[in-house]
Amino acid sequence: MTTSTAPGAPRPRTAPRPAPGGGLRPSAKVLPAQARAHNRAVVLGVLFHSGPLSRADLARATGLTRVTVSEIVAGLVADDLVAELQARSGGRVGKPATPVGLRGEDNLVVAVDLTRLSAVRGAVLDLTGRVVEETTADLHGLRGSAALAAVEEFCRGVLGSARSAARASVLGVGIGTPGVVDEHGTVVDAANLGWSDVPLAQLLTDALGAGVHVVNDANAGALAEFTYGGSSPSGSMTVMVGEGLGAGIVLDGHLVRGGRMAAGEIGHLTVAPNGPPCECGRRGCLETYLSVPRLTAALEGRTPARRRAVLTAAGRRLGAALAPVVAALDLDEVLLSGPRDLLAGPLLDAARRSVRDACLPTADDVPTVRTASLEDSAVLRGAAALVLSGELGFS
Amino acid sequence: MTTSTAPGAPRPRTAPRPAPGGGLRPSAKVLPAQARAHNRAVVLGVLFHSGPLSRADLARATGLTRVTVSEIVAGLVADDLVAELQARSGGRVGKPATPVGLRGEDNLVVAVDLTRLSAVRGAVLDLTGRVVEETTADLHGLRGSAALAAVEEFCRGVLGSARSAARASVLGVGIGTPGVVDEHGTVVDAANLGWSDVPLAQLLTDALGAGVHVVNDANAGALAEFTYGGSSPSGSMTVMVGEGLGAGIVLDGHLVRGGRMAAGEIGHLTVAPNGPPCECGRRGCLETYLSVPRLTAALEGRTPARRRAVLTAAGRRLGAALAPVVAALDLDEVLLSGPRDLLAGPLLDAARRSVRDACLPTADDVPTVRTASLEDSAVLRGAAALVLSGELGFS
DNA sequence: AACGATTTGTCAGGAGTCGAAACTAACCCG
DNA sequence: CGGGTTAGTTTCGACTCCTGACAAATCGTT
Repeated sequence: MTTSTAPGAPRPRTAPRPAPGGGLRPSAKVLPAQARAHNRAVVLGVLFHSGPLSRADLARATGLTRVTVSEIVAGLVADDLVAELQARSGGRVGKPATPVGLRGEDNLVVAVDLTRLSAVRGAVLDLTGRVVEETTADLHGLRGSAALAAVEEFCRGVLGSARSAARASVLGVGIGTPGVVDEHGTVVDAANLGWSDVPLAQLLTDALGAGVHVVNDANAGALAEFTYGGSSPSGSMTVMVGEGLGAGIVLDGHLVRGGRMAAGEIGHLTVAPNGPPCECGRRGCLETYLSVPRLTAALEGRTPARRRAVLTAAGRRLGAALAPVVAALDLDEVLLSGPRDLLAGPLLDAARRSVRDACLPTADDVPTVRTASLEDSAVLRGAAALVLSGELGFS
Repeated sequence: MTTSTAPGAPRPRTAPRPAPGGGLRPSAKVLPAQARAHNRAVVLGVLFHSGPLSRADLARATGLTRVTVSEIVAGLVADDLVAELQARSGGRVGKPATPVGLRGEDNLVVAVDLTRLSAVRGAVLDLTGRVVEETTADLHGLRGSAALAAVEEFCRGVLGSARSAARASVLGVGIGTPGVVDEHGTVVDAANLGWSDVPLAQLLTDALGAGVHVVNDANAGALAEFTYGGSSPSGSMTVMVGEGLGAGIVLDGHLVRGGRMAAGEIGHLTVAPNGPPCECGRRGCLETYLSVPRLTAALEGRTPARRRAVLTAAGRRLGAALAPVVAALDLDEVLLSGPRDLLAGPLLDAARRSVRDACLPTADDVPTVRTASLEDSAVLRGAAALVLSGELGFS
């Protein structure tokens, strides 16, 4: 293929794209074309995780033959996703390999973070997770269809900016939103946005002409820590402390969704029957001890010793709630994401101690309880990671 | 194919068998032959769950064409797994359909339950989960390689009996054992058997000439409740109260294994820092409140009111430990498996109340907390279900 | 009784996908 | 300079699935 294309312009792809939603469902037929798409995704995943490799290396890594890998790579090159790099004469015998690499900086992704309506964040990221450009908008007070229209308009703007910046193409749009979101990107319920059963991904995909993928914000954080933060693929839980408290769980590289799509919703778990009243109308929810507003209020004007006691108590509450989950799922890691000045000190220490004390001791120092690697861009980068898995099929 | 074969004799299969371990790994290549095996498993799964169907019905259910389904069915008939049934003239227009059905009673599976060494149970089951024959053995006191040899000999006996009883063939052997077992059937650690890193499945597969699959006993129970007991496919946890306390978690139809293959090991979760001492050397493990020996001892000679109080307290402990797991995973169901006289009354009620009180209330009465459907054959039937998923690829 | 409509199951042909074997290209080493 | 080695491509064959067409069997209508 020698046709040239305007940068960022959408055009038909040569190779089949994976079905939206990612991997193969166990109880669904597999057609040859889907097998091809899967192998294509495997190749992309290896290139994503292990950097530039020659076709022969890819064949060894994937188990496919060099012939098949060459075909797949040709398709990826035609799609502007992959490019041949300069052959390095690597002191070995034989014909020097031609490394091919993901065009990680030429392909862009749009990510939107709806966590706080008063400061909705939109960003353009490249495939390495780097934020190329970022904007914010104030959607404070908008609800229902007005909020929907505003989100659409905001996405349209960021998407346009991404398209003009992309040297290759824009893969899609990822949105992290509070509320309950199902695997098709339908917002089942989002109180602050006034949405209920809004097929957000479908609506915006039609409106924007780009693949839109939606996920709960805490789940996005967990996905980001897994894809870009190096959290354990076999099992990790990311607890996000913000206005409220949420979490996301990744098992075997896949997000846990739950029967009602509400996995990770531990904010309103009751941890003290007669604890402080919560917005939800009940008492002693974990969120009443662990949210930025509650914590800052509890620390307001206290002595250092008192502050430490408050943080330690909150960490203990968290650890007590996490321990059964860690034990039941045999998690490798628990990550705390949020303001470091609140989380990184006594709170983390207390949570770690509570979890370790409650679980059977193991040889290694697992489970690891640590602060998250990603700063406040976790949701954005998680939404971007969702686009990668949705549009390219790897994670 | 018109060759006839002695019943139960192992012979090469016409169609590719799924790789041991079941479903497709996300980050592995897919060959055409594997796609075929997958579609074959899908057809088998539909026949298993939805009873006899015509080829045309199978095509509609799976999304494959009638042509492809016919080919797959022909292979399954050649493998004695499926048979054509009598055509029922079903009052509809068109050529009457020929229903084909799983030969569920002609194909057998061997299952072994190593939970209690003093009463090792072996059984022959058909594919519907019915126990055709059962034997026990006393392997009390055997450890290490002696235990291994004894288990092999016991399996050999049951397998021989199954082979002579099978009208079609014996699919394989499933073993449920205490201890930590990885997904390849290697027993990483089993204290009472003195095993550590014993590749039990591999060793017995070679020794017996039949596919052997091994799983932790509590996980087998969870698998049985899912496959034969009708527990929710989207997310359920089965807690098994026996000599100790264990659990298994099924999410999206798949067993959760965990980073160190120890998922479900909640027996030694500390629920009371200064609780009663446990065999593990620590104090206040959940198992010290919830195991058959501890419970019976605590109930010994008590008044009915006192008994109820003990059971309620144990249920509360359990509920408090389960609630975070239920919330974090958004589980649909929690099942309690074990002696009904201990579990079914105040203990279950208290556990249910604790879980419901601690979790955000939902419209439906989820999560369901109930006793398990299967009686003491849960481990055996779970081991059998493991053989189904391992040898036939569906679950 | 005959005919069309409908449904089932199969046959024939074609498009995809992957692997094995052979080949060319390019490099190192002796 | 030639042999050995590695990378990438070409060719061919096997396998899987689908589309379109067909025969078989039944119901309903004429």
